[in-house]
Amino acid sequence: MSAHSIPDRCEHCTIRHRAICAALNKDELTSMNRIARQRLVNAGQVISADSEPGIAFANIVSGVVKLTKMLADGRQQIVGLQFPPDFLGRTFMDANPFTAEAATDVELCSFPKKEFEAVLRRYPGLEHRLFSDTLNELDAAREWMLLLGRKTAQEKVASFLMLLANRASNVGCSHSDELHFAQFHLPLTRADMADYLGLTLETVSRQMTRLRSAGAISLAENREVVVPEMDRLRELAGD
Amino acid sequence: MSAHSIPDRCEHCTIRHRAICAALNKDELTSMNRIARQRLVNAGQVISADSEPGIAFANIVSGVVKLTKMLADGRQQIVGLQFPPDFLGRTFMDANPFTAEAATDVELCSFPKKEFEAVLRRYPGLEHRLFSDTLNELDAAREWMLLLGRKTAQEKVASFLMLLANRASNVGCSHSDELHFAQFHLPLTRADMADYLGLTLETVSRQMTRLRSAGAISLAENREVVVPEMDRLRELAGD
DNA sequence: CGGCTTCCTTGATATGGATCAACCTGACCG
DNA sequence: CGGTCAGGTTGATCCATATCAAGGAAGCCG
Repeated sequence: MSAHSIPDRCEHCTIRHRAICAALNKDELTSMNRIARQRLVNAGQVISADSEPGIAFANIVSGVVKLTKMLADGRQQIVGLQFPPDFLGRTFMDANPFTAEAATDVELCSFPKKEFEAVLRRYPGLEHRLFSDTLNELDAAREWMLLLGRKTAQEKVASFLMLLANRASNVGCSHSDELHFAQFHLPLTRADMADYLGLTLETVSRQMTRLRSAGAISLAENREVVVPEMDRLRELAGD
Repeated sequence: MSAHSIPDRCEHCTIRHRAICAALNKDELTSMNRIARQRLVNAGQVISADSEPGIAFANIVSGVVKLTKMLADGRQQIVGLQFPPDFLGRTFMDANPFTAEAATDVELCSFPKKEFEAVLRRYPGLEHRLFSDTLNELDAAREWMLLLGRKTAQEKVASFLMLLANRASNVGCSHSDELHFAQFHLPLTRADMADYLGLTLETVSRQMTRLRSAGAISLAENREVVVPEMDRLRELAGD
């Protein structure tokens, strides 16, 4: 790598232009790269435990990470789902008030806590970017509060499918040529969907069946969803 | 006001040391003060409507502001409650994805959008402070997602009372000499509590009665709450 | 191959909270 | 002073979702 090109690892990175790295120039990217380390996490493994002082920050390169909270008696709620190119880690605090767990196999580009914080102090543009991302997460969390507090089971499941359908279109990893059509893979089990939607897994299953019967979706495999008419699903999602 | 003292308005401000202003030095405070304007908003009045381009940012000096979202058919959810010295307004975006409404009479110290953004660009410490506040709001939103998705009506109401009881102790506007005792005024109607907790007002009312019968709280007036044993209430709150 | 296990579906039943309805209280006002 | 209205409580009933229970399908492994 020459002094005037970007690091190899970054050059071929699939999320480079959408991750926080996009806020860095070549030199800054080079110093970020110096502290970066790839890491693979298998589905089901905990990335950072609730209230445990985290040791690292990370970009999600591939896979899905769920942020969960649990009550004393074991009731659980997913309070955030993170997809590539989202950033993991709470700046300015020792520990996250939730557990981060791999929902699928996950590929991370991680940064040791202390070193990352040093970089952050050096490049104000990076903090600005993190701030902006955090505001978007807050908006998403509030949208989800509306869903959890006021939507019916049917609307909750339809809303979740809309979320994934829109992601699929945006990312372009699926057909988006026809604006009203979508197709994607469900990255969560029925149990995880239930934990995200504040339902039981049986109710999620029943609503999936109901959406299929109504023709709003079709399921090739349990996890392969086709939405023939986005508008129809949007209507069922309640907003 | 001399060149070396802080502005009069700020000098006597009750929230100065806890609001975002605390991140400013005297000179910076002076330029913030130049663009500041006091504003009174009556209970029930809308401060900024959903998706309408906001015209101002503001510190809450007194009173309570509710952030609400509504579904097409009128179902409503409060997605955030803001108390003094919280800051109102979404930076880096034209409009908030929610309505901000005065839950009680509210006193604001407001700043015109353009001017505030100029100040923000000039003083990086201010943006850092807003970032930090936003992270705390995100944590609170996620805590509330757990409540909305997984807690029972009883636990929801008890949790809300805990929230206010803790605020009352921290602010010191009430007896905190005995750590297990609290007393405060409910700033919300039963209907607003219901919208915050994802319940109906009848259910809130019944749970309040139930908590009173159980001796977990006592009510002088409908809105005057005494918590004789914080631990008892905490237990009923479910975590 | 048989026997796990994980994920999912479907059925029967129970129940917490919603809904519908009546009424109480205090504040405000002509 | 009576009327109205906003806020709150309480009762009766209903229903959406939870809970309990059984079984199917696919993958894995001895």
